[in-house]
Amino acid sequence: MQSRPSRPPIAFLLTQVGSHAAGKFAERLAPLDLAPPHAGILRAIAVNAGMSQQALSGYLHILPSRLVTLVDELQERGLIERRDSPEDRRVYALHLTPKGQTALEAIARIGREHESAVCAPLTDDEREQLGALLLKIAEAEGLVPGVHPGFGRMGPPRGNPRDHQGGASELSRDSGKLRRAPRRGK
Amino acid sequence: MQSRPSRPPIAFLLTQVGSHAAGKFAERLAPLDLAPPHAGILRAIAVNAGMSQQALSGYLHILPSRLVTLVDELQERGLIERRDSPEDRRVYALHLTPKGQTALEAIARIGREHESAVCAPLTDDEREQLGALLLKIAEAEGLVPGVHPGFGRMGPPRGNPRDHQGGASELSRDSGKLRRAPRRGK
DNA sequence: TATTGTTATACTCTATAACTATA
DNA sequence: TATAGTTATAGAGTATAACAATA
Repeated sequence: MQSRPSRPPIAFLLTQVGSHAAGKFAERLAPLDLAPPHAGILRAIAVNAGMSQQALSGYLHILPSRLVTLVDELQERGLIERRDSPEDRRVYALHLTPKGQTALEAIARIGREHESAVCAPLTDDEREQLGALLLKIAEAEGLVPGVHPGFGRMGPPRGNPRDHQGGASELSRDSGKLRRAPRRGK
Repeated sequence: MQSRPSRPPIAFLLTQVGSHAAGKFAERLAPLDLAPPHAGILRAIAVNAGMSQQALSGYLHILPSRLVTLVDELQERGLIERRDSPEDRRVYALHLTPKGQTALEAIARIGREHESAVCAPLTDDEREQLGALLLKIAEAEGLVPGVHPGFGRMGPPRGNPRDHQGGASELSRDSGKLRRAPRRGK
């Protein structure tokens, strides 16, 4: 009796498709041995070289305590550097290394592939429409263009925790001289 | 120099807006003292009364071990019942209680409010367009209409864990006779 | 005293294995 | 032997407090 076929609510479709897209992006990023938060950090540092961990924490909405681990991991891979800040000896100035630049380019390529895959079922006109509509909602909700709320959420498939045995490029703490002073806690 | 204003990639907007919508839904659900997975379970049981926990687990993509806790919580609140299955004494037949029916209606109301809020910046025509475009992507990705991938993700604001002290309606295990046999582990 | 980076701690969700009762 | 529900356990993310060095 209803001429238009019933469709799930838009809010539900947004949650479902958005969650799926996030998961797929994490999958596509996994071959680089990076998770979405890593990619977000690299990008933020590239745009704003020398920013502090505090600034990064506020910008990406990642807690400082979690950022320490993520920055450690990126530094262990040689993708970023913690440089001493000349003005304030408390803060680190975060910078991309050349290797980090290369990684960022790989991430950008994966981002384009991801975009193509997600938009595959749409025509060019439809992509234009969808982009405009999503942007309208994002702006109404006060979302900042380059940041999502809750970066670490929507877990990436970092492989099964149980599979970590002879792993080749696994992350291990305490590999080399990271950070300035040991600052050994009590 | 570019006539069209540049816009973030659609895949990114989807992730951002979808994550935000999920978080808002969890917020709107919080006054009922329910999280999104609880709502999904109630709805699934309403549609398919008497289904087993295994079936529910497969349908909602929640691990059986996690389902035990969620079903416990709903049963403690008197929203659902575990009835003995006459055919197979291993399985529980899950049913809504009258109180569960009432809760489901409250959830539906909240769902409508949520839909209105998310779609607020759009005209009726735009809502129609957006719904059709999202459905197109969802179908292309093989997403099942009523289920999202990763139900428990995108954390709800269940209140700060630290605030659990004199809480009124907090969940406590072992309150009443749940389940069939004690099945005391070794 | 306040701030930056850090460690410690607790809770939640995810994921797997193992176990009991039943088929 | 296989299956339903459950428990135990490990890992990762979220969140807060507290700490040392520095401002």
